[in-house]
Amino acid sequence: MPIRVYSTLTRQKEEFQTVEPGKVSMYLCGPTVYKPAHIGHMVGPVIFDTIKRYLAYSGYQVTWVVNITDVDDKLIVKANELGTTVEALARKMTEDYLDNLRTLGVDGIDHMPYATQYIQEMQEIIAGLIEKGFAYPLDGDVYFECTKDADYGKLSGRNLTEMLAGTRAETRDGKHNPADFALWKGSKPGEPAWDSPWGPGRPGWHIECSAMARKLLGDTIDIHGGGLDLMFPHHENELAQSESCTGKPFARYWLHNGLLRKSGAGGKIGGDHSRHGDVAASQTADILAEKQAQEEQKLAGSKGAESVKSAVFAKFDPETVRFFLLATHYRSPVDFGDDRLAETAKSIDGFYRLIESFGRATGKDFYSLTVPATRAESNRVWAASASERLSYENELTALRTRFLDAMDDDFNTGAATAALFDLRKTLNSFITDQKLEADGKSNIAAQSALHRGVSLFKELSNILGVFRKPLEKKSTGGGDDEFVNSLMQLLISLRAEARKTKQFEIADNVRKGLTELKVTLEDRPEGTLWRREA
RNA sequence: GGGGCCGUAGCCAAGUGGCUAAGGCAACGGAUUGCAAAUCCGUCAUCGUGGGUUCAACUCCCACCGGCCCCUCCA
Repeated sequence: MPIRVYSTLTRQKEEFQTVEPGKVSMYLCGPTVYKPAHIGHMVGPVIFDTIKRYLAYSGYQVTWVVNITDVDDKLIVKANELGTTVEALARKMTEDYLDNLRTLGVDGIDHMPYATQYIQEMQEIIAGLIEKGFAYPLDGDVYFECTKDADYGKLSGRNLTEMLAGTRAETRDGKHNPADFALWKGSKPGEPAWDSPWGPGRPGWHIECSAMARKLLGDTIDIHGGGLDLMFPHHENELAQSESCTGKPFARYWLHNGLLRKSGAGGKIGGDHSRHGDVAASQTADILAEKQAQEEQKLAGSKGAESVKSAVFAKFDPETVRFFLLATHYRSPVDFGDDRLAETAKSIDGFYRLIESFGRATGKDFYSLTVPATRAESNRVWAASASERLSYENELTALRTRFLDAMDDDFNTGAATAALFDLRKTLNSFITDQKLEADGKSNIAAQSALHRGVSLFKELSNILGVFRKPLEKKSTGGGDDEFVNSLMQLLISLRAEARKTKQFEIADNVRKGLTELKVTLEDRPEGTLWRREA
């Protein structure tokens, strides 16, 4: 099955075909680094990281660029406010951003260009646009003239004239058209500035992406990604500039991820929605208050949401967060909140149980298993198994196909995770049926069959970038220091004796006491296991 | 006012013009257990409402109701 992707440009799924066979160029709009990253900033990176993993798994050589915008009005304002320089602020916030990416396992980014290092390239594009008549200088600024671009608005489905009719966009004196946007902004004294043919200034918001994408990936890139909120005006303008400049398609596929919403806390916003047109003057205040509330509900509001570290990672393991983000379709909006993450944490708990169980059954460490890194390699492994007629093997094969089919279909990670849950069930059943944790331990054939199945689980998990390491906040027997471990063994053996002599009250009191300390005991035929809950 | 998205069980959520509508959480029943835990099995949806197209729609079209996003800095 070929890979199919949904492109915003055509509003439908298309068969994925790259400019250059076997290679993929991918550009994701990164952050403007003027404040600490919030969880919403992580959605795109996690999703596109997963997309890159899957494309690489599928045999493509992928080059992924995420830019850092380190010059911008917001940056200037914030730096002044904090009494620091734009440069220092940008550096600090970039570190914060990178730190969060690392935590979430986003490690597939190949280039992270800084806007300020591509001023030259931006100026070349601007000069080219002026020359071709798509742009005009105006008192130290340069504007892109939207009406000169015949298909302006094609990405976001807007019609220029209708757009202008509805909006009350402020028109700067001299702009040919209210929709014209700045390619270059003349600077006031004290602001960061670069020399240019149009006077000292700084780049407009959109031009950086056009310049960096072109420089690093070429005139036509395969995948351009970003949050849905960037579709207009940012991507629309980027596209207009780039295509007007090069005369070639800017991106083959435009992928937009849905935005996060804050769930829980704020509650729902008013039930009664009056139309804006027929609001009495007295109600205006209410409307404004409601607007304000809506702003706060949005994670990206100008208020500045809590940083990821304090808001999320303090409470939840990054693996949980990543799994949560991938459990729904990347194009859907998602309610983000503690309740939801807690549910995810619970739902993936069983995977860690399985991993531990595998360790006990085979004596092998899941995290250091070597598994196929590409689909081709994996195909060879699973083609060979066709001769073995175990129903277990057939189940594995079917689940593998289900997972890969889901990913082929516009990176449907939600459906893919469902296959993972079923795979978990299959593996657990196999362990139980073959008594691999009890007297079936010596069954070498069954052990290797389990090894095979668990390897598949790891292979598929790797594609999503989950279950790459044990949960940090949990430890199972052996995970703590020697002292704790010894104490636990002592308690367990004392309790075992009580149980042997049917002194269940004592045994249960021990367990109850441990439960209060967030330690859970599992009495199994082979012995008692313990683990700490988060 | 203009552009776009969504509405699937108590909750989250995938998906399809026609076989039994994934998966997770919760709940309930069962196997297992001294009791638990873990694991497994089972139960739990006429797919917002009303029309239309079709042999056939939850899936396509229209209307309505409800929710959301963009049009202003936003991942």
